[in-house]
Amino acid sequence: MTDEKAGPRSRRERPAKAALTRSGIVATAVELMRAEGLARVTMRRLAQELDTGAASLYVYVRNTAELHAAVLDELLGAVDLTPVKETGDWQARLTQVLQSYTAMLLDYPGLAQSALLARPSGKNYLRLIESLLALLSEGGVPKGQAGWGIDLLLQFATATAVEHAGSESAGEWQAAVDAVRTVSAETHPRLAEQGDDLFAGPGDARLEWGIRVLINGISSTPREGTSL
Amino acid sequence: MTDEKAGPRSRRERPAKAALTRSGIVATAVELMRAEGLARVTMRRLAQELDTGAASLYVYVRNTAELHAAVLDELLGAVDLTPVKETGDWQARLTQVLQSYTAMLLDYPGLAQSALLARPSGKNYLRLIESLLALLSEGGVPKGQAGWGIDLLLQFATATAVEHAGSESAGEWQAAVDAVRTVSAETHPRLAEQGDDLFAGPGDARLEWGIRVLINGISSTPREGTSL
DNA sequence: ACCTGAACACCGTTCAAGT
DNA sequence: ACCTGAACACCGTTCAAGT
Repeated sequence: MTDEKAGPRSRRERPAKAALTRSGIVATAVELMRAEGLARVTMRRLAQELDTGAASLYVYVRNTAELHAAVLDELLGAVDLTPVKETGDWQARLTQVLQSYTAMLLDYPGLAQSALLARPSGKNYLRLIESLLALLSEGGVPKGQAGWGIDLLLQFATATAVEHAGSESAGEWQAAVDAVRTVSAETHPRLAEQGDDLFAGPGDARLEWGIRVLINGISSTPREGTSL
Repeated sequence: MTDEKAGPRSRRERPAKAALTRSGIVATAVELMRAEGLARVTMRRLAQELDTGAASLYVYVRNTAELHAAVLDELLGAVDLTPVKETGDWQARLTQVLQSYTAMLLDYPGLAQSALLARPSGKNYLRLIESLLALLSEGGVPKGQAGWGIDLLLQFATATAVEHAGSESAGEWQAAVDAVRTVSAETHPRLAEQGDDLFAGPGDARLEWGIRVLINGISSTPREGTSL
């Protein structure tokens, strides 16, 4: 585009085939995921996008799992942390951050799975952890409980996204509902009684209730006396 | 082996190649998983074990996901539900059941992933749900909270197993620990302060604390007023 | 109805060889 | 040092054809 000043002889228009770099690879992977979903972000497909062979990527990325982890951290940059610096009920602000985190994962089915497997350690992940710790600290939650508690909160949000992601499940979900509905009141009295309510409710109400359950539990459950 | 009485002409010794049935397929899949791990339970590998072609399996099983779900329900039969009928602290008994569930999943890395995706609906899954509902009911937990609560409890146990399963992570986990340890106290004061404790503690102490957090939260968090 | 071979459209990862 | 083609060892799923 800025070609006029380019210099003598103009060096070959083409796709330019920018030199490979780790960050270039990751950026292309993010693009590809936005366009076609994480399932398509394979070493081979990505290499094709970068106009090279799959083998070349292994210079910059250990394997597919590491690639997906890098993509995840990139996306984590989009989580809205502004509630952290605001004033007002800390529980409500914590809930907002977690909802933003969950919404991001729900936009990219499949990525949530990586998040559960990956023990991420990128810079955006660290920012998120720091923010959650700050909020729990503001709420007066003892440090030990806060430290283990953020793991619970993130795990819950992530697992919720994984479940929804797996939902090509119009069918599979119906099967589960039907199975519960068909159950005999003799053998499964409580299941028969509660039935539908087990699955009822919009996802966001369940997410919000779950977050409240965790905040309450984390705040009120000491870590000592861990021996049942 | 009981060949003497077998009948006239003895019908071809060989592997016998028992006719395909859904339950035979699932049983073989379970065997194969125990021997080689879930990753090896593929349509092609399983077909090979059954001395047929992969295409033949599609008469009995919709796809790989359904196959894995069937294997999961089979394994769910091994969860120890005896604490349900005993007497004594309901919370302790609930914890025992969940620990048994988690231990089973930890034995078979990869299966936990299916559990999170699968919305299972097999008979052993229904028994488990019924048992958990019974215990929460015994504890006087309101029905609405109990119904949504079991989802939280199972999701937590399952997600914990998924995380540990992903742990070929001697390396990946170290990377995460190091990342937190290297963090600047300027930009991430709480992370720098808490540091190691985030990752500390044996898995079972964390599991047990998590279960307690959830039980406490579920018991004390009403479902109405779900609007933050 | 059930079973099959063959095909289609893919994978991750390694490695010897080149530049 | 970086990059590549080719190879190895696999996948899930469909479908026409057979029994």
